[in-house]
Amino acid sequence: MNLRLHNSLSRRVEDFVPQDPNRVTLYVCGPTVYNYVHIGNARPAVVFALLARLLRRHFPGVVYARNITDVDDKINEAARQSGQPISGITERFAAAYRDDMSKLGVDPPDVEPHATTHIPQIVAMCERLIASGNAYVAEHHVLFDVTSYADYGHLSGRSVEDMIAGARVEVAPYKKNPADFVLWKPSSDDLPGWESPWGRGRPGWHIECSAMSETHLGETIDIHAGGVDLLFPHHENEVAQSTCAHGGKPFARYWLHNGMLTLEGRKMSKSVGNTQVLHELLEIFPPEVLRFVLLKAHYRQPLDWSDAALRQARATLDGWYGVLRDLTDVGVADADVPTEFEAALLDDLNTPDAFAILAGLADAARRSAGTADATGAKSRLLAAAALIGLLQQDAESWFKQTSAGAEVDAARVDALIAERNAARAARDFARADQIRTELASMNVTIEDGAQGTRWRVGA
RNA sequence: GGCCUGGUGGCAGAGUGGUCAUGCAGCGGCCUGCAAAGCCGUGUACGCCGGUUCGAUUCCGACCCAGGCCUCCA
Repeated sequence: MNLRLHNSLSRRVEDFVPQDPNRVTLYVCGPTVYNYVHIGNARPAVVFALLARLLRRHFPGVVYARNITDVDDKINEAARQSGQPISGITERFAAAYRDDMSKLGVDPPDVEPHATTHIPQIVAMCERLIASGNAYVAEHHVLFDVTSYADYGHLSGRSVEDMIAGARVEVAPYKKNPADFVLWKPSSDDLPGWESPWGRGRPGWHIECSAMSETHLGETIDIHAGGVDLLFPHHENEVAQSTCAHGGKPFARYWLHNGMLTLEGRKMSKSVGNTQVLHELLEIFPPEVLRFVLLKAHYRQPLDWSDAALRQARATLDGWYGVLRDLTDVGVADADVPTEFEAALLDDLNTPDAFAILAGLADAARRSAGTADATGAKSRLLAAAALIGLLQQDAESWFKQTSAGAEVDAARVDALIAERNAARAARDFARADQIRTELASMNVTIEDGAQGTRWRVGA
């Protein structure tokens, strides 16, 4: 076991050494639940759940937390526009998120803290930061004073001077410093709010993660992960808050950041409006195809979402499931995940390399047909694929999957195939080809094999 | 403008100081009534210019280009 991870703090790949091998802590920034998430939001969930899975193979007590942000101005806006209560919005989309993630094969976290159930901890952290001189109260706001923390900007590689000089946003008059950020802000009566020493209000975004992380994982956690777009200001601010609230103890020892998903080369984001909603994609594509595309590129690289990528993923999975279909009658035994395969994943989650090894395992399994090693080869392929969350479906049914609105009448397909085989037996190939064309028009492709004719959905 | 990534064969995408990534697509062949699937074979890839080196896609420097962050964002 030799896990190596790219640490954003050092900007290099480091050996992962937990502070306590019996309790490895991982925190991943989860969604703000005001709408369905897009496929880009799924990348960190998929990637870092895989990391949690790898960690669990080597450490007995992994605690993996992924939060739900359920208090936010966007949620308030969504509630106002839809006329629904705020809790209705957050509960509905939190449930949708869990459902979408489940379909993608994302293991649920051990802890899924909600911001609204951690208000006392958030208020307490604000009070500590005020007491320590790192935060101040102004017009019912609590603000973090970035000049009070010498290392502010260290994680994201910025200097406070540059941030002050480069402030492009209108600065609120109550701020001492343009770069100061809100820990707590006042709520009007029509907005969610909780009583606090500074009046009725609600937390700022950054403090939520600090408080939830502290509550469930402790003051210094092993790994904190999220999208690279959160590096600044979100993660920088978390570091500042948590470090100052904990008397200078480090907040997170390893910072992992996934690259952005792009669409036609541009970052996919709700504000740009170029999103592909995961919930809708799941109705069109097998979830495994989406998962394949998400893991196909290294997690730190940008990943361009495209029809071509989806087609290629589908074609590759067809090939691998084809191997398994040909080995349907071969048994499966307990098999260790091939060392080489896991080694690729342990090397900073090198999923592209892991996929190359998987292709080799699939090839070996295909060649093993009819040999004494067929069971072993098939089992090794399945064990490796299981670790990465692929190839666990029944192979035959994989080829019969249909998307919503494009169902195939299996009974009719079988009848046409029987008719065609009768025509072939009578050497009436014109009729046979006519039937094949008809099947093709139903989006069905047939294959004549030694064991008879089989069919699949698709071209 | 500041900070950070990255530029690899038709496409996607790892990696390495000196033999092979891998997948998809393409091409030729075998098989097939014909296809499909499968099998066999098949490609002078590493942005540009310098430098270091016996040797650089890989290290160093400059340049060009693309993307991300600097405001909510996974």
